[in-house]
Amino acid sequence: MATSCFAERLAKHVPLSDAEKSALARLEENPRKVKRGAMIQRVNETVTELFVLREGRVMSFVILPDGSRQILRVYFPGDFIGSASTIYSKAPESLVALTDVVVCPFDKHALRRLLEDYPRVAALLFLLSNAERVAMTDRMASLGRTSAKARVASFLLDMFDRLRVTDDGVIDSFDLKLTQEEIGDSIGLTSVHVNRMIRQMEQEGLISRSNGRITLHQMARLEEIGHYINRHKVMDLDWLPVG
Amino acid sequence: MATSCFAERLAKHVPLSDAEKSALARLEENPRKVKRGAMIQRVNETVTELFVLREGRVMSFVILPDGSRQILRVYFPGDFIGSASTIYSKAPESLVALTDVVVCPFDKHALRRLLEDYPRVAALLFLLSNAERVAMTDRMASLGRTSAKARVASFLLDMFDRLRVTDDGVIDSFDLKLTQEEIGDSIGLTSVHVNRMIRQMEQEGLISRSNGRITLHQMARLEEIGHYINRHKVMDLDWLPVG
DNA sequence: GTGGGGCGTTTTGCCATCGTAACGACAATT
DNA sequence: AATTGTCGTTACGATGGCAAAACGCCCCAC
Repeated sequence: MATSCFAERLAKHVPLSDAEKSALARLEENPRKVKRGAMIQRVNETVTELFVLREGRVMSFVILPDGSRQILRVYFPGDFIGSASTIYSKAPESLVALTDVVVCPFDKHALRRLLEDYPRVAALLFLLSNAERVAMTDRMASLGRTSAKARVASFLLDMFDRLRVTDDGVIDSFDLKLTQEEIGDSIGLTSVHVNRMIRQMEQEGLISRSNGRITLHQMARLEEIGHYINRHKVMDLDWLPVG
Repeated sequence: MATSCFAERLAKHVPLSDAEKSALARLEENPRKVKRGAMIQRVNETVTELFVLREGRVMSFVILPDGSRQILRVYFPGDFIGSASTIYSKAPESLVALTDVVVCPFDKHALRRLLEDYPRVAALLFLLSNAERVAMTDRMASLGRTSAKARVASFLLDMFDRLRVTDDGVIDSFDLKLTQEEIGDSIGLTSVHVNRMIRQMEQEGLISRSNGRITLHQMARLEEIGHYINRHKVMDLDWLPVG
């Protein structure tokens, strides 16, 4: 039996029973490889699947009628993707692989049956979706009420802290795998202005760059500039049912 | 036994069994009245409760270090509020009553036990939290990539459509109960610019106003200007376990 | 090795959008 | 009559968008 990437993900938060683990593993019959740049889900197309991302990076986004793009979320290994298909039969957002990727798709009805049988898994998913909700409110405050520089700073810190959850190799530098245009589309700026801000922050010694890797030098200062809060540090899982 | 406002809310989406209804009702021992302007929850304070809003309107918001405010969400009767307290023991956002209000608080652990015993209720809550997530991605696209006028238009339409879900008296006009400053703090604009846009839209015959009530005249045109999608119309609840 | 072609980054000048500050009108409270 | 809250209006200026071009880099073909 192949290991379940969903089980691995959930086990990062809370220990799972063997029954839970094997039930999770049964969901995943065909991990799927996707090439960099390929579309995993297209907005408005019928969807019945959700995914867990095993390897690589994925983004979700929408294109507005004027052609501009808003990137909604960048996903990292272990993330749970596409849960909107439980309530909308047409995808509200597109999914594209930012790198070569391995995703584990499940059918939405198989997920439902799992949640019926394993209430602790259901509770954990409910918790994580609340954490995602708070992450999105943080982004909203950033988009609505902070300057371009603050948005870049908090975006970099967010990516950094989320990478660190699963990737222990990340200390103070990381490979973003995003173009400046993609950064701009994430935080509501043009690529030109992203570039201005990044160079400015580099000149000020806040960050540095070499061949695609970004190094954060003054975390505390960056957090201040970006009005950034690291929510991962303060999560509290004792709401969950006892194992 | 008092009726449960939570049960009423959920029953709007799907029929509930008597067992489910009475379990929901047991959660609510003390509906609480709150005066207009009073704080229901303060950011960073310890919280162990969630709420369903029975009467009136509530907003959630954060204040940034420079004093500016981002309003995250306006809640209407029937909405489920403050679920972040399941995962963060300190509130990530403040809640304030916009009008005189009646809220039904539950303890977060009582909610957990309910979800364990009633998987269908758990599934329904999971669904609704996914719908909320999509609503927030729509707002993010609006904040990040649309003009001031588009934001005002989509904000008005969103408020309108959400009011209509529960309030059958709403046809084409409604009472927003928000100052222009509050509108601005919701959509990332200053009150001055909100005022500019509203007066412009009034001149163009898109909306009209009289003593606090707003009337929407050209819905289709407003949807186009705001790049607005009414997600309520396309929800699909057949993912839920059979009753 | 040389000459593209594609892709992302860097840079510039111009200017629209939107924020800031400040004040008056008006209604509702007290 | 004084106070408070909201809306309306203006002048001014900063932030950040837009368009366009050059630059650097990598890969590939010849």
